[in-house]
Amino acid sequence: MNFYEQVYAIVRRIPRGRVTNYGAIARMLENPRAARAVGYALRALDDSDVPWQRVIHSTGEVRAGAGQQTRERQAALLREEGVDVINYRVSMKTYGWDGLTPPEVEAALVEAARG
DNA sequence: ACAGTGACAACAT
DNA sequence: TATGTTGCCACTG
Repeated sequence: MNFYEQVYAIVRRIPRGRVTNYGAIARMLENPRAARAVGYALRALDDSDVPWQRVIHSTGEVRAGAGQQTRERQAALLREEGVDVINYRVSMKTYGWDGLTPPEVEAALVEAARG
């Protein structure tokens, strides 16, 4: 199981209507400095069931837009699930996700590896 | 093996 | 608040 797959396993656990950031995912994977790699992993997604739109900047800003995806698209997807996006910014205080506990992370990875 | 790259983040102006 | 700089790391050719 490579790093990308681990990232996807975590992202799939982000609840609908909530958001988190690249660095937080890197920390959950015990690789706190790999925030850029997390972004790279999401960029590599094609079409899948990974809710990539729920991953934004630590500042609460929506900046994604590689390839076919645009930040307009990301903002639209977030609004569809109830996240209030204003001027490409989201209130982390209101919509921020607490993240998974270490045991939950482990369970997510195990399930993904099995799946 | 090695250098280039990018959907980041923290810090300094 | 807004740029600019620097450190990072996994992946790719």
